[in-house]
Amino acid sequence: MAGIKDVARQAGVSVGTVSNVINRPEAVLPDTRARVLAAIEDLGYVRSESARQLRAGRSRIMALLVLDMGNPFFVDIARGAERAARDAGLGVMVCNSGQSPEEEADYLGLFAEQRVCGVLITPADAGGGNLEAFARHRIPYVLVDRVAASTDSCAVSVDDVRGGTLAVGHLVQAGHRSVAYVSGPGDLHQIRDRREGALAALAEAGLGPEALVEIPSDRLDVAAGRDAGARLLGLVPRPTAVFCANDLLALGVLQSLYAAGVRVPQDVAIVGYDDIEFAAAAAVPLTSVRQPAVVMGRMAAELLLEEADDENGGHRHRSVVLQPELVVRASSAAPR
Amino acid sequence: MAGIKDVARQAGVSVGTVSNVINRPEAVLPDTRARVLAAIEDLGYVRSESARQLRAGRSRIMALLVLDMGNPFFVDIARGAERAARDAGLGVMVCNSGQSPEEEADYLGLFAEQRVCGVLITPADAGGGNLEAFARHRIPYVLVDRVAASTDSCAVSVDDVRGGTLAVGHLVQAGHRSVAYVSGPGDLHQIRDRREGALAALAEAGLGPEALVEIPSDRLDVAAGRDAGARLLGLVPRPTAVFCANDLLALGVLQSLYAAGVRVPQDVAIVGYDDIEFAAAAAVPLTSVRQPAVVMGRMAAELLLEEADDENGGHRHRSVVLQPELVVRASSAAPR
DNA sequence: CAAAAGGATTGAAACAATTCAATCCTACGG
DNA sequence: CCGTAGGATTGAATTGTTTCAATCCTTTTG
Repeated sequence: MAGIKDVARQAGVSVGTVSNVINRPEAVLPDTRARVLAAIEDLGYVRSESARQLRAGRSRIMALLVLDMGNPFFVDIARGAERAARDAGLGVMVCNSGQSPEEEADYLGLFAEQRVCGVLITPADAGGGNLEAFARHRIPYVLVDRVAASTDSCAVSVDDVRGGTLAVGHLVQAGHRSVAYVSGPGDLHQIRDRREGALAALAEAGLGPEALVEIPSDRLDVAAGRDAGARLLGLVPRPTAVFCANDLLALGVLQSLYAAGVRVPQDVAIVGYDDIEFAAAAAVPLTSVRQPAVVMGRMAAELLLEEADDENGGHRHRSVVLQPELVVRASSAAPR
Repeated sequence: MAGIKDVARQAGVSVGTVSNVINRPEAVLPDTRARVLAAIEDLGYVRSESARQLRAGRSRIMALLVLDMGNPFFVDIARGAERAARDAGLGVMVCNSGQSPEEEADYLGLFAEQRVCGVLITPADAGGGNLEAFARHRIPYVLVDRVAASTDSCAVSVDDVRGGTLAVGHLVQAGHRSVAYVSGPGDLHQIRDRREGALAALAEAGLGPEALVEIPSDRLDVAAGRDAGARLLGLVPRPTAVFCANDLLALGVLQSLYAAGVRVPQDVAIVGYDDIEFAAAAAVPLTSVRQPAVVMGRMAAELLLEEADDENGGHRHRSVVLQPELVVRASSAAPR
């Protein structure tokens, strides 16, 4: 494969001039430039990114490590990040930890070897040990969908307490007095915050914590939702509304209620979380708490770029908290 | 950041020995090795992938360029490819062309600069010009979900004609005599093949092409499906079954039928295509033609690795055609 | 005891770019 | 006609690794 030297020889100039044609075309006389460009075209020359990287000390790629690419919520985050990176002329390497701290550690190691210019991460490791170890490499990182535990990094998150309040407040206002909460892994901040918000909304209406019936679940996918739906059907008395910790769970619940002949929203109202495309696309369109996922991905990438481009230590870490928004659709309505 | 030279100095050995400790530990005396490892740990040394790449001539990353990361079908392909790559110690860079030939060209340029070890691609460029230009770089590539147009590359695809036959054959067998076909962009092979298969199934049952009522659509997402559903409702006489070119369309159709009070499957049966997770998760679980997406991703990656690892020109391009499978669920049943 | 064998280690070349001080030209002013 | 300003061009140094022929050292063999 042709290198810059071959181009230089063919065009009858030095390698420095070829480099200038590529990186600072205006600094080269037009006819020299033309000669070099012709040689490049002729030889099918493509500059080697690894050689540039080696010299520059870091790559022009940003890494994004998410919990579950099967969840459209994370796909949206990736979309936002990719757009911001693209605007800055960078590529994004999207990886999937599948909520496994070991996979996460593997990937972080890979990123360090690649001398990635920065990492966007939704941590899978509750203890934070992986990130602590990673910080040694002095590669900037930004937490996504998580509040910063320390002041070592920027973070972009969504106010989950408020989200829980919006969801359950809406149900209470519609007249529901007993709400089921289909939760998820207890060590996730999100799950706890949403519960807290839900309880706050109940308290606001003069209802105690007993009005929130928790249906625990250890995963956050549709199958777990189906399972939770079955358990909901067995409850006596049965709550008239369900708040699900995410839309995948809500879709599962909806499916098992429908299969059992329980009407939504007449018999049971459902509110989900995330507002993924498939929530609006369900047979009974789901009311959901919309998270600005694309915006979150974009802002995280922008914060990362700011930190990465910072030469003179002027960067101050910031935590951005975005606001969720309730999107009311057919799945929620007043109880019988 | 510490380099191999710093480690060598600290451990009192040469750089070659450090390299050996990392790449061929058994070729170094245990106590030398221990000394070097201690120095590595001490300095927090991480080898530079770009320097290795520069020497090796190509990177340890494989690129995957898909049409739409919003479609879980492609997410499954990515999963399969990632697994195979991981087994071979490689990373995968997943990118999204969004069906735009320009974005595709941009990404292919990026891949060439990165000296990626190979590319898995679902082409967005019907003419094939992008790939033709890319072939110059002598980087191997494998077509995914597409039959090879020439003998220049390997390909993995699914027999779409058979898939169409399975879907419509099932409907005909259940007694349907008029089937709507919600299609997609006419320049996609998949769409045409599935139609052909559908017609074959009708012919098999002694029905002419007029038994297949086409409802065209220019996109393949849920919104387009909703739209198609509305058009279906206006047809007189209304077909008793719908075959959709993919599951996103089917979900959209299901939603608009449900909203109009048309019962599925009693009034109208629906069969989708791809068998994404959300098809099984719909309120009325969708009958669908399952594509072995994960397997396809894995096989494509394996073919690519075989070609990339081939030193002595022993590689012969192959086209693998996988078989789809009908998954019958609640959404399809006999007509009234 | 000398020579050969063979394992461990070394050190320099190569990879392909970028950068920058030095050099080369040209044109202009004195 | 000489000196110089300043833009264009050059070429060597640099980046961090891998590789491999050469060297060093120890052990075995004749």
